[in-house]
Amino acid sequence: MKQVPALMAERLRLAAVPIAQRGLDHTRLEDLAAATGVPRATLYYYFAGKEDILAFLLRDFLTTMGDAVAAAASGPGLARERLAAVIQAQLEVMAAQPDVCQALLAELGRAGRMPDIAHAIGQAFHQPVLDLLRAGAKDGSLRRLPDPAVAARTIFGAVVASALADLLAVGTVAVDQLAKRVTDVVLRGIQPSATPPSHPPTVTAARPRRTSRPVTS
Amino acid sequence: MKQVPALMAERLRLAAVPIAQRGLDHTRLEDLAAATGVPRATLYYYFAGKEDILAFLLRDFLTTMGDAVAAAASGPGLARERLAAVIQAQLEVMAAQPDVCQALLAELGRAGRMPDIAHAIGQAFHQPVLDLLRAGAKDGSLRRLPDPAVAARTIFGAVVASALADLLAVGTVAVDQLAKRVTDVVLRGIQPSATPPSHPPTVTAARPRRTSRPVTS
Amino acid sequence: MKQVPALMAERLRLAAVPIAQRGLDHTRLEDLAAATGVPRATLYYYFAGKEDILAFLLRDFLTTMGDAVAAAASGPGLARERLAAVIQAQLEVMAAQPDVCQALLAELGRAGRMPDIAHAIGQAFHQPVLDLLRAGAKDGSLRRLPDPAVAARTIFGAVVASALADLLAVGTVAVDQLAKRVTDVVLRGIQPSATPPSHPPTVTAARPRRTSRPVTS
Amino acid sequence: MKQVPALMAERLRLAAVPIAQRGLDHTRLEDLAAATGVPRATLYYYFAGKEDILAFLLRDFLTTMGDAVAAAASGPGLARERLAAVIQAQLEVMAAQPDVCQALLAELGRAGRMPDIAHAIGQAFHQPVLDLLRAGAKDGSLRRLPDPAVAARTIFGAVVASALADLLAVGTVAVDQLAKRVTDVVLRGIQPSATPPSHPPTVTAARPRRTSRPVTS
DNA sequence: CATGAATGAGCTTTCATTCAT
DNA sequence: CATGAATGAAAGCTCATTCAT
Repeated sequence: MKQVPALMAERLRLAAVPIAQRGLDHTRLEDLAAATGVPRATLYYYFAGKEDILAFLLRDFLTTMGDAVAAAASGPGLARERLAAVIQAQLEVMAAQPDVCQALLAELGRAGRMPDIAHAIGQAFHQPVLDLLRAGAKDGSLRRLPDPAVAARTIFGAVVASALADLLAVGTVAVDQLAKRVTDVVLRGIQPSATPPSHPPTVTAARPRRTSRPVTS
Repeated sequence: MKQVPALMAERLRLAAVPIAQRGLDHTRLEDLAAATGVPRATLYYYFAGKEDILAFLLRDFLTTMGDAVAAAASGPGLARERLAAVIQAQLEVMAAQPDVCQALLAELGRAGRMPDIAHAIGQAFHQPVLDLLRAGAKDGSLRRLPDPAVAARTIFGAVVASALADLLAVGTVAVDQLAKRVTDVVLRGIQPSATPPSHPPTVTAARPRRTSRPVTS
Repeated sequence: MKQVPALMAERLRLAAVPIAQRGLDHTRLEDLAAATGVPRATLYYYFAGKEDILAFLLRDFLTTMGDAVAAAASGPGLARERLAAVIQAQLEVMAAQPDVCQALLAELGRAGRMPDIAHAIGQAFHQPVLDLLRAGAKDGSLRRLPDPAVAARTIFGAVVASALADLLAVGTVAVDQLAKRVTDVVLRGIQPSATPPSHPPTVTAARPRRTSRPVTS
Repeated sequence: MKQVPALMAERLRLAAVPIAQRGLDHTRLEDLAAATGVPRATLYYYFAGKEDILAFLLRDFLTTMGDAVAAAASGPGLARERLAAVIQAQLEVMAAQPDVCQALLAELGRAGRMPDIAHAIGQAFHQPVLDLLRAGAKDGSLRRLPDPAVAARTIFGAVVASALADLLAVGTVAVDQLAKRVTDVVLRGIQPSATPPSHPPTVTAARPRRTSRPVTS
């Protein structure tokens, strides 16, 4: 891939629109040419093909994301506060580049197969959260989790699903409000923290859980 | 779409394998024919094309999922307990049909564009959780959330991301353990409880879990 | 081809409609099944395939035509009068079975490649006219032509083109009027018979004929 | 349809051969590629498909035909003479491009469904003849017909059937002789003149004919 | 450096036809 | 005798990619 001129790099971001809408496979190079205004053959001059163009977009996006997240993660404050900042940062970047963001999610499978992209996803989403979970366990601002990796993925899923739902439904992400609410759920969970349930948990423990229809005896 | 014979319906489930691996667009109908043992032309006799076959698989999967989730949601117990059961049920179905599950996630964008599938996803994932969140607010087993819809999506993302990560990494889902941990994060959040609930956090773990039909003694 | 039951033979005539409209190649056997109400597989029980069905229709049509024409040709009167009767008969049969007639013309090329059909066309259209042209030369009711075969084809073309034009434009053939006018043209030609042109033909004879671009010398 | 390069346009004429022989439907695009030496994909680069290629050929043919006929029709002389020239011109063009001509006739039904082609057929065959029939009625060189349109169609059928018969039988058209005989039948009809015209029946043969613009000396 | 023109490779889809019942 | 179910075979068309200018 040749060094992409700045002007073209700018235009290229428009390529995310058709990819986000139809998926890369249903986007012909002609569509990318039309969306960006760059002739097909010229795109080939700079890129190896469709996938290379997508990779370029994702790399750009993930770099931005990674930087923003790293800044948030390395800021001042307790791990818990920094985690909240990280979530906010993630939502901000997604809101800023909704098309590329959707393209990334639409092509998550493919992205996972591109080593550098997969690595960048880890750097932008998982690793910083995982680090903060551990830091939080240390500084006491977060509780000690049995499996922080699971929690990190959980948080990833929570943030991404929330943002994606907004993007698909409204087309934009109300960053601040969403960040507040997602963070709230992630940090506090959804059960009441102060007031214990009125009846003892052993009541429920007595009742077997069922996935299938209970048999009346 | 003609009524699909039972034997063929069974074989068809094998079609999820190549779709999960390569994505629908990189799966030729020939691949599905090879995977299922059903001749290409016969597949066309019953289905309109690749996408129709995928739709059949997803419909089947989501029906199973919807039933299991509905059973869990309408079971006895507090909303919080039923929510835990729902999450467990979701993970169980995903674990039982890992290929179709991956195919669904790989083609989530496309699935969203198929109205009946999109609706089935809502019925299997979002709606039951949303209902339980509201029920929990009523019965006091869950806290009153400012935006239950956001929380529902958050939970959806958390569950799915966790399961998917396991599927991609290990190829299987350790249902019970994962359910325990995801539920733990979802319910309690990740910050230390200022006032820990009066019953032990291991409460869900304390309750016996079953993957198979409970035996009434 | 098995002996076709009378009821089916009757229904089969409906098969001419789609063939006339779209041509045999663009008519699927399914279309013929739909048009006739006879199941696909049953058509195969009686016929070897599409082309065999067309052949059946054409044979039926040409037999009718041949009989009607033979009757007209062998009637009483001068050859000229019988020729007029033949033209009338041809137009009548075409008008009676417009769909098969159009199907025949739409598939004239193919029909020519089926020996028995080609022969039947000759028997229904060319031969009787040719015979009458000769008879007319003998009985003096028609003039002696240098090449009766050319005249016969000319008449064939004239009759068929007229009828087809009506069929395509109006959907029906106004037999009597059309017969009168076509016969009039065929018999009398289009030049005035009594009054010679006012200027001598030798005026034009002075101009050389050219097939290629004239060379200016 | 992109602008077709001259060299390719030339080669394309060879595509008429398989179409004339087997009909368009039984001609695969591969056959056209083989006949013309132009790769399949290149044909698709310039044309929308088989039918578009046929349309191109027919348009070309009918333009040539239309020009030749227009030249003959607008030449000097009486309407009758010009009509003879038109028939001669039509036969000449058919003789010059026998394959395209046969293709046109083999696909007359389809051609009728293509608006521009249908119009071009009218311009090349019907309209000029109709105009001349009317002009002849005026200048007295042709008789006043009750329905000139029928006569025009009759002449169309006569000319085309004659030419086609020759093409199918011999593969070529003996233009001059055929023109003489068809014109003879068309002008004089086939019955003996009650009052023969004052000039000899061979008048058309005696008069030189022209297909191209006469040179004024 | 940029691009219009040209093409190789392959997949989806259609349908005539067969056969067991 | 009649037919619903199943399939082999074939072909149209698209598109990523190359290259000469």
